[in-house]
Amino acid sequence: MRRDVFQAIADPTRREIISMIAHKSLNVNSVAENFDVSRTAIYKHLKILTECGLVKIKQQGRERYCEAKLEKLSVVSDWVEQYREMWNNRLDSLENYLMELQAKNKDE
Amino acid sequence: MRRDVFQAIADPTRREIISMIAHKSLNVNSVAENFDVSRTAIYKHLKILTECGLVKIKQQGRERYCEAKLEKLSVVSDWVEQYREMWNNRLDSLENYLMELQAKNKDE
DNA sequence: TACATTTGCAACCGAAAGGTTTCATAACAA
DNA sequence: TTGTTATGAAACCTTTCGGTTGCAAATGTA
Repeated sequence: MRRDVFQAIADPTRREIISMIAHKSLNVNSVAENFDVSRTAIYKHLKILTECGLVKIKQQGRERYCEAKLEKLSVVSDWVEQYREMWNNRLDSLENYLMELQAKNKDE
Repeated sequence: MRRDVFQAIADPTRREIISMIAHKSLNVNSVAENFDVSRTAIYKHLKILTECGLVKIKQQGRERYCEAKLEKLSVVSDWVEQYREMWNNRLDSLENYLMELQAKNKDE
């Protein structure tokens, strides 16, 4: 079982769950009510999110509140950002090239 | 077939392929040589990466060079960064809380 | 106590993922 | 022309994924 953050956010339903509980914790049923799949399906998604640390569950009576641990997304952020400079540089040099081309055309 | 960038980078082999060709384009066989799965398996990964735009293929004779289109990662970056403020704020308020606690202890 | 609510989890299912072997084809080299 | 190299792709297999129904257990309420 691969249970890392990259795999967890690959599923659109799980990304929606995260956005749903990002601002305000919700119990399992409340999360499930917002989708048209079964509660069990959502429960499984929550389990995957919990296993990689993106969600923490806090028991309150018979309810369990799901809280997003957004800082876990830094793993993804770090991985993507290592490439940002590269793609910016490439876009920059493309822009420069186009600017030079434009300048050249003006001279003619 | 879901073929978005999130799903594409969920697989560790595909992330490795990206890092491998980020600086320098490589042909299919050269990419495959760096892994201990079959060339066909790597070819399939490359197909998935191509289908979501993360890789562009350029034919040169009988070889096909794989080039990383890193700017496609901005979709992921945007999605993650929308939450950065939230998780920073929470860490900040935790830090403040701990600082206050420390200040209080000094007084005693 | 009796009943409703909230949840966990087992058992099952079809489709997709990730891998393999095998073969075909196109480009280059001798 | 003959052989080698680089690649695409079909056919197949096993495991994982995302979903279902059904049931048990714990908590709260009338």
